[in-house]
Amino acid sequence: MRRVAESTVRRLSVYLRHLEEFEHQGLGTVSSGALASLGGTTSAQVRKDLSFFGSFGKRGLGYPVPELAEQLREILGLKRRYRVALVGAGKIGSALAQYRGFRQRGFDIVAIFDADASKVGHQWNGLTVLDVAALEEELVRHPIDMAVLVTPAEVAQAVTNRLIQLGVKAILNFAPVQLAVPDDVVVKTVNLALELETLSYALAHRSAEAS
Amino acid sequence: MRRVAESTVRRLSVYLRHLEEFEHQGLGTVSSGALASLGGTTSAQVRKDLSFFGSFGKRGLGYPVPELAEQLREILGLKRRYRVALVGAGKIGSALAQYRGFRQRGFDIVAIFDADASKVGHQWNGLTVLDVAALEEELVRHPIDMAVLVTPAEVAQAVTNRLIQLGVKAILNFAPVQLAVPDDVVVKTVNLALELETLSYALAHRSAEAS
DNA sequence: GTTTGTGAAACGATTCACAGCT
DNA sequence: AGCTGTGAATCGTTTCACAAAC
Repeated sequence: MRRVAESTVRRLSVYLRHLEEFEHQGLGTVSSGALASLGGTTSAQVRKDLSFFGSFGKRGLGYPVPELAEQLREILGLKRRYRVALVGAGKIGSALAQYRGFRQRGFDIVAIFDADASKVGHQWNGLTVLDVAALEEELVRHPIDMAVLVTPAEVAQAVTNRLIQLGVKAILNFAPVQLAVPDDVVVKTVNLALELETLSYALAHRSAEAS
Repeated sequence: MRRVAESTVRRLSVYLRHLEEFEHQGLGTVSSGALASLGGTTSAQVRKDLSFFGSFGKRGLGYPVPELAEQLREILGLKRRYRVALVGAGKIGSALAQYRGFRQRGFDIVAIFDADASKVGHQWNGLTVLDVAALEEELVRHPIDMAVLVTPAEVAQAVTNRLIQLGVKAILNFAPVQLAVPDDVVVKTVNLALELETLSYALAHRSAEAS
């Protein structure tokens, strides 16, 4: 299979969310146009995105909702649940630990680590915060599929190295640093302050564009 | 000025972060190559990104650190502070209210709203959670520059409409929905579960690619 | 008649490569 | 000699447009 752009994968995810809505409503088929308008794109884009993975529709009719949803779950690797460890029990970390959206989409947070002794031992959402020193011990015993990094920037790379050593292949990083990882490890970085900066850029240039 | 890609703006933001580091260290000049390796890109990309806005370097020498930093702050609209309102005092919202990264980069959260009566009146980080019913009253009296939306998906559009009515031109949206807004309003959506789904896609296709 | 699937065209972003300064 | 600034070339993504299927 040829390399598929990340933008395509993100749109597939959005399509799936809407398909599951339709599935819930008992809708039988849906057209690329309908999926497009909900996902904020075009019908041609929807068809192209799906065509990377196969031919799921019927000409003149559209796509069968349950089948397409199932195919997308398969494509996106969502037919299973994932065990996720959270490293960093600070403000953002604790919020993510309790965030329902993860569990709803198949991602179970099964362990929380922090270096701060005053946090270790606390119960959060039914989980005990563990000392990050016990990372290896815990994750060898109870392996995980993904890690969510919410540590200070200064320690993010060090923790990443330990996670890689433990065989973790996917990391969602909230620390505002570029992590260095081997080719077979995938990292997605979310930089919250940077998102606000793109807004500030837009505000600063909006008025200029109107003229 | 011609339209600049969002990817360019994001990189400028990253360059600025590193420049401020260099500034702090008293470094006088920096080459495109040095900025590139820190930002995970190429020297040609750095030069191209900067060239959209002017010629800031000296051939044979590189870029003057404090001047370039100042230029980037100007370009990104970061020579001022921004007043930000947070709508939704749930798990993620409360974390963002306390998140230091925002204030450090010039974004001050000056109001927090929620619809849940049990949350209204609580103090968070020196701010009293206000009833979202008082959104108009409060924001007319104390106008804001940006809003951060952390409401349930179901009410995100309704709140957005009220914010637009109040003249808000920039919204950072954490609700997993596509918001409809007029052309002169800029929205950036961050969908946390979707980020994990791109990781699950990568995991599902990683092994296939290795073969 | 409607809607898919897909080559071809258009568009946009990145990389190359080198002339021009310092 | 070293490094920027930039047109040209390349690469990747999106849009177009239409034949094929229902």
